[in-house]
Amino acid sequence: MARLIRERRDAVRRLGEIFRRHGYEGTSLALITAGTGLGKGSLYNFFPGGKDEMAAAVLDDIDGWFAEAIFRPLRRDPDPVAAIGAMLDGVAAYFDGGGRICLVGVFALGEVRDRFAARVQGYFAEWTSALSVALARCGHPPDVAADLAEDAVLAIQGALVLARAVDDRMVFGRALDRLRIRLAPVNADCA
Amino acid sequence: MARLIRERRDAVRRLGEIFRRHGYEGTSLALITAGTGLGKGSLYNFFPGGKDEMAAAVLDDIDGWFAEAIFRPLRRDPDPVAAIGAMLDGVAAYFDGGGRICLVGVFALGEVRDRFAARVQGYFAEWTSALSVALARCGHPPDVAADLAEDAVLAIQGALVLARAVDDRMVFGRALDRLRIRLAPVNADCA
DNA sequence: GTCTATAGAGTGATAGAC
DNA sequence: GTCTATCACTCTATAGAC
Repeated sequence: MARLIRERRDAVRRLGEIFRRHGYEGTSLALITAGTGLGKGSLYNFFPGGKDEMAAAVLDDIDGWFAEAIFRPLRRDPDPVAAIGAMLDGVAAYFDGGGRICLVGVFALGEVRDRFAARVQGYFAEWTSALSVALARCGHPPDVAADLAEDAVLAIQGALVLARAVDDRMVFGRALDRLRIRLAPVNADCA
Repeated sequence: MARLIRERRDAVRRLGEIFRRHGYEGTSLALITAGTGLGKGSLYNFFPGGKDEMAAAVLDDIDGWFAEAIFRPLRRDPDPVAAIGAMLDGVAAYFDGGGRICLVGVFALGEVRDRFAARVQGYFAEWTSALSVALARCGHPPDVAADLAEDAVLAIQGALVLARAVDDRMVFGRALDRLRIRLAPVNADCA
């Protein structure tokens, strides 16, 4: 049982990388069996709903990771400045310094967005909202915090697009550097 | 002959919307024949290289439009402030206020980026470079101009991703509003 | 008549579901 | 592995311009 849960989770992680690289439409079952080492039988045992359920599981896995590692500290960490810094570091690591794109962003741009609308929207809404809370706790007025948060989330997505387009990870690094300045607390005595 | 050229251009425009909506992998020939009204015979007469050549023609068409309507004024307009304003207005119109995504960005995130690497990279490099020139002509030091330009191009792409993800065009509008402020000239007596 | 543009059935390969 | 549907693409017959 525990083995099955672990195997399924491993499969979801591998599936994530395959979907990330090939997109939803471009991910074939042949690619999946090759990339996961799982036969079609196992695949349909883990994911009776087929490709659709696999993609949903991947989105849930990603959202779970972000919720725990990024969103929760932004909302709850007693030190919001540290949480924002940790967000930028965590994002840099997660996206491999610009060498790894955002699967949720890829899905957002595709037709599949509609199929996974709630998950895609939830991921970005949660991110923006959690960051906005942290910024407000740093002393920014609520409307400024919301604007800054939206700007930051969108800059990260855009940086991933541009970095991949021109094949230069430094584009992403520079974008994060700018965010480090832009998201700096407005007052030094911030909790 | 003129009729053929016009028909081909019309076909390219329609193809662009299909690729934009469905992505490269998701665009089937069935979709193309339905969306263009052209049979496979005509399609393979216009584009002997098949889907690949169709996508290349679409990218060239987009790049041509941007080069003429956006990049050239940024580099050559005697009034760079006006050119930057026109860029933001032109972009707002082109992307339908956030309701239409960037095909080149979609391609950049997909596997097809490698197949069209030169075109994808050229589009973004040209955009960033042309905007950087205009900003420098507005009085920004060259390194600041380059940084601002990269930030703006990336923000537009990110805004398109986020606006579509949360299904809210106002995200895009707000991003453009921020850019209008951020790209403002550093001195009022700017040419 | 010639010739080019076209429609659309037909090709083998491969898709996802089971 | 087996299934049917669909994939990108080819090819042939023909419609229409000259």
